[in-house]
Amino acid sequence: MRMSEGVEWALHTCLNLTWLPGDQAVPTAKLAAFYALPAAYLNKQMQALARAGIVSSTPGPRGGFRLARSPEQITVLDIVVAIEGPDEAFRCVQLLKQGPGADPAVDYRQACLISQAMHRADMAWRRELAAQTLAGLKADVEQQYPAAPGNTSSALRA
Amino acid sequence: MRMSEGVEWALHTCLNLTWLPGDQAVPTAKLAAFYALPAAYLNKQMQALARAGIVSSTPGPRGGFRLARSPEQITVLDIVVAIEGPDEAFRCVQLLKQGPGADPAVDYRQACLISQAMHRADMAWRRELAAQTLAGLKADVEQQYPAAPGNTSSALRA
DNA sequence: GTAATTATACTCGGATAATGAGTGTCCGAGTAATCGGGG
DNA sequence: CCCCGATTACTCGGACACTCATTATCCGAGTATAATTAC
Repeated sequence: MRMSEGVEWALHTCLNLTWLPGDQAVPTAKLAAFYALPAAYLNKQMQALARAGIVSSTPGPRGGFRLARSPEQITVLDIVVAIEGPDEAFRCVQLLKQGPGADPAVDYRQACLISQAMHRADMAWRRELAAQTLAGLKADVEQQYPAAPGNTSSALRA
Repeated sequence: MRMSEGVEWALHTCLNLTWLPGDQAVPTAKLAAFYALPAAYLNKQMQALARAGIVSSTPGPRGGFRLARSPEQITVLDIVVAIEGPDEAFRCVQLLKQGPGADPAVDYRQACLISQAMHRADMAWRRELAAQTLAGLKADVEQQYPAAPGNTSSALRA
């Protein structure tokens, strides 16, 4: 079980965008250059974020991406789901349907107690991710690394 | 991000083993037939469980697998880790090392606040899984599906 | 000088290959039960 | 009848192919800017 690397890229990139004026769009090329990432592939991730309504895209010169809503209204979970998709890590294939004494009418994704246990854990994971907003991360970084906002802002404007 | 199907197989199989006398070994062939699974591949998963010390294996006639310790001492997390490996889903590649103002001496898997957020979520997930033991699942199933233990036991003995 | 028009360069967006983990299969090493023979 | 030894059949264990999601890349559609021309 391994999470896509794109999640890390998206999280860092979105956080970087919080330090820019809201009306300024940044093209993929600059966002990628910031961490020496392959621009075309980061673009793919940004597309996913755009489809999820987390960022908005503008084509043409002076175009690029910007946050579609305020950092307070973007959770870490939002970004993870946008990249990884909405499905849980554990996908019950309903083994019990193949076992003895199975009822074909029952949806074992609901009834199976193992499924329920895995689902509970997944919910706990999501709850933790949903509790963190971009704004919260931004504030924490500003407190712990005061130089970061200035560095980021100037690098992305250049 | 998708969990290996082997986790589901391993969980169901271990749970089935709780309904057999502790001194009885069951060969992979029977464990696999119970859910119409490919025996050789289930065997691979059982090997992982054996390496993790969750089940013990016995070769030769009348051999097979049995639980290596009591169901009270086996958590769902133990089984998940045995199959999926100990690593977290989110693997920080330390993007910040490639960014401006990076300190080469810093381990950003520790320092990066995004890593920390993802790590907290992972810990919550693991905590939830560690709270469930095989004995607990066994008891819940016995209460909700009283016929299950008998069915399982007889099918695996046959 | 101003406004309309054309040309241009830059952006995203989706369609198309390459890679690696996960999936599935096979055969060999080792062991316990079984069968046969001898005491 | 009991004991010992060789045989046999059965088990796990790791080594070997295959599939598909993830990763990575490229080129085309569309747009705002900038230059050009006419008035």
